[in-house]
Amino acid sequence: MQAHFLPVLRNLVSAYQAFERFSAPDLRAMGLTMTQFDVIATLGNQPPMTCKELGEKTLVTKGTLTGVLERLESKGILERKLNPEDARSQMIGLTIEGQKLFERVFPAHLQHLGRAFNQLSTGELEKLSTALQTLTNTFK
Amino acid sequence: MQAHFLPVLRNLVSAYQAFERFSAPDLRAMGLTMTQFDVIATLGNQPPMTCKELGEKTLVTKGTLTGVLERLESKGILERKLNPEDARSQMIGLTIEGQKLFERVFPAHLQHLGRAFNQLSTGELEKLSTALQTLTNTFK
DNA sequence: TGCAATTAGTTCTAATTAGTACTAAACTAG
DNA sequence: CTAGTTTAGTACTAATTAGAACTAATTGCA
Repeated sequence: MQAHFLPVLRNLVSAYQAFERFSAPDLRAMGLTMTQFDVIATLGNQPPMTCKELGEKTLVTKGTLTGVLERLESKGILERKLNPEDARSQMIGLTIEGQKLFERVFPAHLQHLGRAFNQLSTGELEKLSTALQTLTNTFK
Repeated sequence: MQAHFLPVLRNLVSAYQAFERFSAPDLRAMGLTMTQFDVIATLGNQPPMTCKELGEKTLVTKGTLTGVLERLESKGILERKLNPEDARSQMIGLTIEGQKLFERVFPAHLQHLGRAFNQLSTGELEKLSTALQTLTNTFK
């Protein structure tokens, strides 16, 4: 059997790792991990949301999220409030301090990412998006 | 600032996770993690190689590799021998048992992956490879 | 030759990760 | 209404992960 798809998988892993290696050090210099940034970026300028919703948007599973939120809460970046509509869940939102952090860190990191992506045209970006969607759907 | 590249990043993460969610359970059913499979697949049918070389081929960093190799060695799947040419390094290879595991697990998992990829044509696979390489190079 | 810089691999830490089992709350069908 | 099922989130485990500091061996250069 000739596995002609193996290069695709290898290149997928490479691309993902290249992204991490580009993104993570910039965030680390600001005291954040990629997952923490993802959570803060998702909560920024948004009304509070449940853990489930946050997990869906950040693509982080709930078991992982518990620990991530714990650490961010202990740093005073976010807070959990009771959800009056469903006592099983909580509403998670940034604190004032967390909002300030978001405003400082989000544009800065977007600019960092932009330095990589500004070499690509809009058309190329769209082609990439489509290709990645194709790949995602391949596994469904 | 309009960050037109954010969908690309989101789709990259989605594709990577979709791959993991497709691949990992099949491997777990055979008692392996993705990283362990990657190591075994890289060593299978190959002469022993150094830790460094193995790390480069599997895209696993050396600090991580130490623990992975430790666990595989303790299961009798691989063995480390002294490298007569460089006392700093070792030569890592599959044991007989590890080779048998490779022969059982590698084709099986390739077949599993093939069930996802057989819906794509050769041309599509090539387009995907190219797109992913473009993305990787974007971060260099 | 001999010292400085590099290289291979380990150790350690903090964090993420998936998955499973669990608790409590909410829903739903009879 | 109430028992069974589903849902939200936590607790726990085993593994991976990057990174930094470290040891030992090697290389290179002066």
